[in-house]
Formats: sequence, structure tokens, C-alpha cells
Amino acid sequence: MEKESNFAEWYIEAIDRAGIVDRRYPVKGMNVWMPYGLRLMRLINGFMRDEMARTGHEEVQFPVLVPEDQFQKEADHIKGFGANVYWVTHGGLNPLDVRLLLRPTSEAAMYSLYSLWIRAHTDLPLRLYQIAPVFRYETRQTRTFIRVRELSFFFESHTAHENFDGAEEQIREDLEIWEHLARKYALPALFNKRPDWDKFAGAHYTVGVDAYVAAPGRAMQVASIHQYRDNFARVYDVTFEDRRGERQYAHQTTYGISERVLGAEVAIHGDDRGLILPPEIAPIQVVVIPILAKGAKGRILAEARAFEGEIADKVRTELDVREMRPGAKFYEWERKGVPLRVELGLDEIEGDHVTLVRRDGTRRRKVSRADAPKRIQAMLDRIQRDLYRKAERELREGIHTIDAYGDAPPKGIIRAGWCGKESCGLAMEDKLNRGMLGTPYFGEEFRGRCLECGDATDTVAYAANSY
RNA sequence: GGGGCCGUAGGGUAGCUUGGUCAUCCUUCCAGCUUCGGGAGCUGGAGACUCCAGUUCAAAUCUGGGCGGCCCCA
Repeated sequence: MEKESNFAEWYIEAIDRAGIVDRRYPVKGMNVWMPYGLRLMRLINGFMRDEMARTGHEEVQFPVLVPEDQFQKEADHIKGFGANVYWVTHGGLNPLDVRLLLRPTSEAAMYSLYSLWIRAHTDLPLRLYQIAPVFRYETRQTRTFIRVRELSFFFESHTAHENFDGAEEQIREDLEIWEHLARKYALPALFNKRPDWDKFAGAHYTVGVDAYVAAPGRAMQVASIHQYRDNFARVYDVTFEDRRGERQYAHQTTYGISERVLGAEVAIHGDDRGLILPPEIAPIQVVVIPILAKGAKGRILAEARAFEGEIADKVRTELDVREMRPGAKFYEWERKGVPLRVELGLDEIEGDHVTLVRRDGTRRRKVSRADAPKRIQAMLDRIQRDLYRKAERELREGIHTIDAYGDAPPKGIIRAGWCGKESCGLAMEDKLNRGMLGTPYFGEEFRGRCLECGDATDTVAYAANSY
């Protein structure tokens, strides 16, 4: 299993061997979440819920089915999603008068209710989110977690504000939320304002949150944020009475994240032995493996149980008492990405210590039995930080600033001047053989020339192949 | 949208060109014994030719179609 030489195959194999999803479900692009994978996603989603709670959003749950007439209201939106929706055309044997579709995203489902819920400026801002499945009939090749037909865990936050600035403020908060999540997920990323030709269907503008997968040298969008202005409010009639008693359209934003995050975890942190999970999202943070020896089985087991019991209230643990040789267990837990392993056998008992092994390293270290619980927590914190830093370094080193096409390396993210003209941007995409990620949302100091036309510009653009 | 390729056990595969004995090997799974500091061993057992039709004495193998999957180009 070699990540560097054959990334695509490695990725699939790493997922299969970790037991996250079963890909054999007989519908293309739809996977079955197995217990370990579900625990992982619940931890990942838990941090989104924490962030939503911290920032005062509330959770809701809308139906999966959307009536066709609701969906048809926003022209650009249909253009973007029309070819990718699953239709429900019959109720039993009878054709439906109004066809229903499985939501590919929930604007159409939610905004008809938003127009009822929002009456006056006192109802704003309205900030709701849900984590629920959405369906997209993808015609391109599907890829587990990255491009699927059923997104099992689609986080989507939909906010409504009194005016454009209110929505802008929301977007800044969304990006700050990502910074928090990024620490938990160990997924540093760039915030790129997408070029107009690549924005979300119906949006005023889109910000992509782009992580970087070093092995294939490709970007991976792990979150998207959209400024709708009043585009959707006008078609779904989301209006309110302002302070002066005048009717106004609400300004809206959305924030979307999915199990792609898990795809990024696998792709970015994994190695030839399998997954490496950041401790924050690891269903099992510490696995305790007793090394049984003839004649001392009972004693070793009792000791391992006692030790696990001591740390179990502080970290998520698993005591592996199965009838397997230790080596086989090591490999298995490594495949599953468990960040820290404790080995406990006769050696440890006699020396009054335990042996700790980090998943993201190879060194074994002996730690005194008394200090071990505290040391374990410190090591988990350390692993979390180290994984973030490693990904951050890979991202930084993956960016190549160039001022001539000839300088573009075969892999990685390109950073270059862009005058902002669409014709130049498209030409750059073509000649770089990369998609435009866009321009940094918060801007960057830059003085240079447009890579295509040579005009002086103070704007940089990023381009990369992406997932 | 256009073109190409492929469906053999839970996973990975050989066999297919040139039809012919009990469909190969690895892994996995089950039972027992045994072993336990990096994928142990022994014995026994379980498990597959994508579906339909055709050609033929005989089809995993040839032909056609369905279904499913993969890749490349636009």
C-alpha cells in the first residue's frame, strides 16, 4: 500500500482496511457507514455542532423531498443542479401531479418556510443549520467521501440578515469557525474567493475553503461559503419589515461542509500503514494491548484492565483482549488510525512502566506507570498539534509562486498575478492545466503582473487541480 | 456527448487466445490444537464463474442482449 506511487488506489484501500464504510452497497456512489466510521463522523459533526452553539446558530431538520415548483424558482440554481437531481415521479402506481425531488442542497426546501418565519427585522438575523443527507446524481466518477451520490452528512447553515453587511459579517464569522474546526480536524486550508465562472449556482459570490493533499498535489475543497445577497430572497419571497416599516428583502448566506472532511483526513494524514487520525476526532484515542506470556496471562490481563480503567474517564480507550498475536493487533489498529498505543506485558509490570507508541511515529517509549495517564494526555495533545503543523507545512510547500508559465511545476498549487479579467483567468486555467481556486478572501500583499496579459496588478490568484 | 476496457468466493487473482477431468493461488471466515514483545504454526472445514438467450455432444471460455463497474477524450 503505497501512498506516493499510487495515490488513488492507496486512498481506497486505506478506507477499506480501516472499516469506515462498506463500499459494496449496490447503488453507485452510496456507501454504508459502519460502526467505526459512524463514530468518526459523529465526532467530526460534534465539533460543527459545538461551533454552531458557540456562535448562536440553532439546529433544524427539513424533509428530504422538495416539490418541483419550489425548486424551479431560482433559474441559476436549476442550471447548476438540474442535471443532477433524483426525481420522485410516482406515488405508488400513480404519477404525481407535482413531481418531487431529493434535495441536492436545501435552499429550495428551506426558503419557502423562511419566507413564513421571517416577518420583521426583529426576526433577524435568522441562523439555522442542519446535518442531513442530500442527493446528487453525479455523472462524473464517484470517489468515496469526495464525490458521492448520497452525501450522508451534509452540514448546511442557512442565515438571513437585514442587509448585505450583515451577511458579510456572517461570512467572516464562518471563516473564523473554520479556523476553530481546522484545529480540531488538523486541516489547515486557504480561503479563496472563487472566480465568477465557478461560483455556486445562484450565489453572489462563493468562498472555497481549500485544503491540500500533497501526495497527488491536488487541492481539496473541504467547505464552501456563499454570499447570496438577496438573490434567493427575491425568488422565495423572504422579506421583512424594517425599522421604518418598509418591506425589504433579506440577505442570505450558506455554509456547507460534508464527509469530504473525512476524505481529507484520510488523504492528508494517512500513510502506507493506513489512517492516522487526529486525536480530537479519533473514536479510539488509545488502544491498550496486553502482551500475554505463558503462565502470567491472568496477571497481565488484570494489570491491563486496571490501567485502561484508570485512563478511560479521560480519553477514549479500547482494551484489545482478543486471541491474536500482538503484531497482528498492532497492524490492525494502525490501519484504523488510532493515535496512541499502549503495550503492557511482563516487561512493563516488572519495570513498573508502560510502553507508548505514537501512530504518527515509530519510536517506542517507556513511561513510568505512575506518570502514564498524564503523559498520555500530553502526547495526544502533541500529536494533534504535530499533525496540524505537518499539514500546514505541506500546504505551504505545495504553493509555487510563478511569473511565467514555464515555471509551473507539474504538481501543486500555483500562485500568480491575475488582472481579474475572465478571459485571462480562463487562459491561465487552460495553460496551467489547473482550475482556478480564486483570489485570497482576505487579500494578500502582492505587486506583479498578470500571468496571462502582463498588466500590472496587485491581485494574486491560486490555481490547482482539485478534487 | 464520443470512444475503449472489464464482470470468476467477503477481498485480490489464474484459467478465456485454441470450448473438454474435481476452476488456480493468496487472503478472509469457522472448529480444534497450539502460540503470544511486529501480520505464528498444524489439522479439518466453508465459500465463486454477473444475468438472459443463442451456438455446441459439451460454455467461465465463442456470439448477441440486459444489468453493473472502470478508464480516456470533449
